[in-house]
Amino acid sequence: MPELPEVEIVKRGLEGALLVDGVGARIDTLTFNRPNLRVLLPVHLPDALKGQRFSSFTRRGKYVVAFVESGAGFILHLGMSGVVKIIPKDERYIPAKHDHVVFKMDDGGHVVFNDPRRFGFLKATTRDDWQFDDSFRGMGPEPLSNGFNGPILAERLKGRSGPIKTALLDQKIVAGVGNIYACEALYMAGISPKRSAGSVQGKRAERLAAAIVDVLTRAIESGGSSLKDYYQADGSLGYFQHSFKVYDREGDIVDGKHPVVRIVQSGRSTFYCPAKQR
DNA sequence: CTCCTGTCCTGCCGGC
DNA sequence: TGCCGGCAGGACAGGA
Repeated sequence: MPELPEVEIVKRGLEGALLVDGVGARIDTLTFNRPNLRVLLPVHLPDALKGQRFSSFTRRGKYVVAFVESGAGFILHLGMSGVVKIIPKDERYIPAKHDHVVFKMDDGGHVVFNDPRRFGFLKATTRDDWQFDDSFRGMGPEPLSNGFNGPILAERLKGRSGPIKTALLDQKIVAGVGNIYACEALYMAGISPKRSAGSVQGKRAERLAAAIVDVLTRAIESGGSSLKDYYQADGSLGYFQHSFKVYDREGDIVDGKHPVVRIVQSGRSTFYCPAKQR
């Protein structure tokens, strides 16, 4: 379930592997092993990237954006089950099931996008145009940027009658928060997921904004204190050990005596502690 | 505009 | 043991 922290780790892992001392690794070939993921794969992209060096990587919400020297690039969303695998030049690449997108690098290394459920997608873009892509239109503030705080969050929540949990999943409110960190942040802030979004104002909004920042920051930190920690044994990036307070802990006792409860909101599981969240 | 529901997809897990 | 139903979830479309 890649949310902002996992995607940030993927982006950092790609930087570490493909931008060594500021020099980008060169792409030999890009291969699509099927015509589509969630949307059609961009047929012209392999030609546009062939022979190019990677020049930079960035992240916006749950998206990774990559560019090569010519200015061509792509937007990648990991969907629900997407994984980026880095296979170093001295290791043999053994194709695996669901390896849909494969970069063969000039030095013999490989970068692979593997996504069993194919909820992810990859779109072509350019350095000049990427910010105007439909995927980013209306997207809310980056929670880990300086501009994010309680008043900004409160302003975005104002007038919304639906539950705060559902609002947090809306990328127009704040970018990069998904089901797990929405539950965790609400627990940390002591706010019930059922509370109407519009009623999260003032001090509550301050607490929630701070909790979002805290939960996301700590998740990124737990993703790896050094670059090698970013990788799983198979070279995959972005999934690491988490310890959640409430997510997927139905029935567990928190704070010595209060159980975690699971409810469904907008078709999604919500985990929270009614005794601690109002 | 907001809100709500259904859709996409595969792997996994519980029940019988 | 094996099969089947349900669930997981991010984004988006479409209807109220």
